[in-house]
Amino acid sequence: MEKNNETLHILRHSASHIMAQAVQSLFPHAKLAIGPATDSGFYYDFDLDEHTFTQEDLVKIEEKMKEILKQNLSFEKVLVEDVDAKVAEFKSQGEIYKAELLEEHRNDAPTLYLTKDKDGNVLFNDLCAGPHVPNTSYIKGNAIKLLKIAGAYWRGNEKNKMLQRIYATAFWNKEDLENYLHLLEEAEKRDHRKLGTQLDLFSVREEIGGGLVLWHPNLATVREEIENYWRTEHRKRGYVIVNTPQIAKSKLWEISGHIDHYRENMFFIQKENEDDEQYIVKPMNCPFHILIYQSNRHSYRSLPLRMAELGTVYRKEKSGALSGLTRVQGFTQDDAHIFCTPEQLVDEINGVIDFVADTMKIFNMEFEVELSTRPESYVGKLENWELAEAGLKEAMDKRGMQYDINEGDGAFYGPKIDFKVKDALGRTWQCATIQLDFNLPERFDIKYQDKDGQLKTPVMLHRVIFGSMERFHGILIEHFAGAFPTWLAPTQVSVVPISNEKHADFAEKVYKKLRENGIRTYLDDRSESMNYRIRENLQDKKVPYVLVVGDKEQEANSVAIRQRGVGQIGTKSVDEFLDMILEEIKTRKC
RNA sequence: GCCGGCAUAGCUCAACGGUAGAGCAACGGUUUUGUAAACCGUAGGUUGUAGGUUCGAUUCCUAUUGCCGGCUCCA
Repeated sequence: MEKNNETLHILRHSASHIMAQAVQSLFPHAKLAIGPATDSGFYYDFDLDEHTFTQEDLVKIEEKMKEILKQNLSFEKVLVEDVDAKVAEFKSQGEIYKAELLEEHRNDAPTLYLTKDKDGNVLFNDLCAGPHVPNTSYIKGNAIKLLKIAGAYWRGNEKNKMLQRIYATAFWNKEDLENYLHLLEEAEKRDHRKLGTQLDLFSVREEIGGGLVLWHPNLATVREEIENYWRTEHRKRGYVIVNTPQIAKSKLWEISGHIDHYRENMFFIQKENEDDEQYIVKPMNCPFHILIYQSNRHSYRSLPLRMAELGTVYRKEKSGALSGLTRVQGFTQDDAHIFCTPEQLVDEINGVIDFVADTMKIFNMEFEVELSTRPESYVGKLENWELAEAGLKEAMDKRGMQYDINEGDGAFYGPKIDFKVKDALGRTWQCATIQLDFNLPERFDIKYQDKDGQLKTPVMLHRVIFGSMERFHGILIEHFAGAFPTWLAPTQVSVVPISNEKHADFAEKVYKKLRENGIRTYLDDRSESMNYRIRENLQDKKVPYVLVVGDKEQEANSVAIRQRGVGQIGTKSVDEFLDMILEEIKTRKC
């Protein structure tokens, strides 16, 4: 068997059997659920009534695994010939999860994998489709690692029992494992929550509530630049920009259907008196945009209408779901709704895909694309769905875009394209999305007058580029490991006079000149050593440039430039440096 | 919401039944520096919150809030 990346998941799956065997030998009452390989390792779910796994258990289990591996066991596949008998056997052993799985797969020629020793004794068996490595010599004791314990519902359904999951990983050799563990460490250092504190970017306070973010000046600066980019690009691409309220009467959300379909995610405003009107904090911007559309008559000539807003919405989340900037309860969507005729749809979708691709390119970000199609229960006409799905596919195919299709995974009101960006820890987050909506135009009964004079219902498209400003900034922080490119950096230049006494005036002059030209500059004339100030600005604050000025610079009206992550890059006149950095900012160099 | 873990100074962590300690940051002073951490000093905490056990609780127990790892959900 070849040892390559394609077969790595086979190794991991086999390792999960060894882990299950180790757990059952240490905890004989452990019932087995499922134990698949994942992208980065494997896990196994167990049901132990009387015991919860501890960190120490993980060490013991790992040791046990190594012991088992030393026995040089082989994996052997056997067909389950008498399913009923085997189900009964599983049940008698208390293996209720395996019994359930086997019954379900009774017509799929179910197989068992036996783990055997040299003499042919079966030490462990597991219901499993395979495949596996031939024997345990492929699994190296020093290339496996148990990572963490987590709760997981049986079959991922919260109505089912909570099982205990052990996450682990395995590689072909020790070096690969060590590289991976190192990668995890590096990823942890990039964690936007860690950098958020370190670089004074944002905070979330218990007094305010979970998932409600305070943007500190540093991150607010980054956001300002992002928003400037966003507005300029929208104007260029023919959008109009609007603003809408934070709250609305419940009546609006009845018409939109949110009260029926989105209730558990909405914040209701407490009424003082029984007779007071019920107001609700907006979880989405679309109803407002539709009302703006409705405030005028529209004809086919005035479409498409592209309406954008940086709209702040609030969505109630389950308490365990919040995390940093990526999962919050209050967030600003860079939202837009495009109202168009069916004929315009493909062009409009194309325009949005262009927008997303161009934007991600600016940040050097990789993304994956998924198309979700019509679910079983849906609203709208079948022909419209087919037109829309074909339009989405056509638009992506034309540009040779790779995408996965999630059949039947669209919303009840329309198909969608999701763009997913990976964070430092390899988790993917949805940022941009394009979503067709056959529901709201009907509910609000919006129309346009077509060439033939008839009033027709326009096609409506929801779309975001960044998704939410909060999440996107979280991803940005990790993407750049906190070292923002110059155009985004909260502080772009620090000026460090060698002697605060001798060079104070000149340093001040350089500082003012840069500031007057719109460069975010900090004059670091603290009574600290020059080395300390250089180090702190470049390494701790991650300022892109430090300008050191002393006698020589003062005399020549120049600055000695040190670039973050690079080192000294020479001396330039103040004007030359200014031109250089202005160009770098203008081109948004990453 | 569920399972498990955690909560000590602005930050990172220590002490774990007997009057809470360090480094960094802050503040004061000395130093005025030629390219990624100068020196000395000062101050800073009802140990997340509320109960309980105890002669005594940061330490043990209960509840609660928040955070972390997941499940579920999702921008």
